[in-house]
Amino acid sequence: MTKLPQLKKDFIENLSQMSRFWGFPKGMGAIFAVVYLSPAPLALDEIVEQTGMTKGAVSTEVRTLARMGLVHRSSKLGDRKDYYEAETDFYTSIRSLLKERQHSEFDRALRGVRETLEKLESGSVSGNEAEIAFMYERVKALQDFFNAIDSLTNAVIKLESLGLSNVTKILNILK
Amino acid sequence: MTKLPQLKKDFIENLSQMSRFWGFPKGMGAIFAVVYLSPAPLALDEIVEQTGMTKGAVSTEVRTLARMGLVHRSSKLGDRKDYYEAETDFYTSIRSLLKERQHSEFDRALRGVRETLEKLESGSVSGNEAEIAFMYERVKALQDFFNAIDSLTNAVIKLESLGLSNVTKILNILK
DNA sequence: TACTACGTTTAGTAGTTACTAAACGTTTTA
DNA sequence: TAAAACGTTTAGTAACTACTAAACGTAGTA
Repeated sequence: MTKLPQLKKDFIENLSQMSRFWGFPKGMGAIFAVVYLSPAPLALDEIVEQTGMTKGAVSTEVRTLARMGLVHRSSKLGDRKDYYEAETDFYTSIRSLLKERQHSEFDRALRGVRETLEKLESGSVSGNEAEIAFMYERVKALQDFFNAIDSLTNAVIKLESLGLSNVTKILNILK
Repeated sequence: MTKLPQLKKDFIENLSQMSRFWGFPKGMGAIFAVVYLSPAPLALDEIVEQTGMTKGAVSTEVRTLARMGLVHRSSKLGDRKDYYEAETDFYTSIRSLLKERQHSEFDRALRGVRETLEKLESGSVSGNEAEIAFMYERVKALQDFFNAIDSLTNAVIKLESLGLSNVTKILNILK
């Protein structure tokens, strides 16, 4: 006979590990887990209590969670506290995460690759002809790949109304 | 008029940043870039020379690249050196990466969630009825989401022959 | 006014990670 | 046999990251 509080702790631990796996701080996973398991919106101090983290840490982590669209901040009238509740439509979260990616370091690097390609095909590069041709070929292939990925993610972003389960069904048909 | 060697350096720098963005060491990106831009298979020392890293670092990083299927190790008869060349079919690489994921810490955590759910629905948890019901609902929703993701990745893995560009076309039709 | 209840910011810290330098083991060559 | 040419492993390091503790700012309350 497992006790409910223990089960919650296990679950929080699980999401912490997942968080770390995705490259996020494990504290983020813990915070999300706590908020996600709460029926009512939680105040900062309640999160502090349930995670065992300090106010400062929760304050900063919860903000990035909000920026990612995984939790939402709200407030009650005549109550100075901030309250947080979890986004339950994960598909919505995914979309906001993908959108955020657009403005990241990744796309900066991607633009760099594009510029490299442009220089190569504009003939403004000095060096052995064959070497230039080869590099062009390779960089072009890489960019085609990135563009494909980009189309995919953009398609997912635009699917708005379509649930993930539907996408799954479609892909199952493809097999 | 840009010089070819400079352009290569820029490209290497770009892939390094991307590598870091995906949570891999930037050295990994640099190594892949060097190998990818080489028309002929490269020996370890040549990679060392072009990346500026030490032998030890390249030795270990290149091995994980090989494990991920992004580079391939080969050797010439009567030559003691190992040679490395880049995988150019990125779709193949993606599949091997997704396969590797299966055995990771992530799936361990996922199993944990599954167990939590099983305990909740088997009635072997002591505590407030309503709270248990609520937690079950939430954990169930999360797992449904994970299962959807899983189906998607498995679908991608099984697509074997189908190129990424084709998948893109299909998703474009969906819009 | 001082006091309390908040959330934020800052300074410092423990732990981690990606690397370097160098020793090492093994196989080929002289 | 010694020496050279490889790739690997290990010990140590510099930089980074996720955190804690505590000071801080601000707005409401007595």
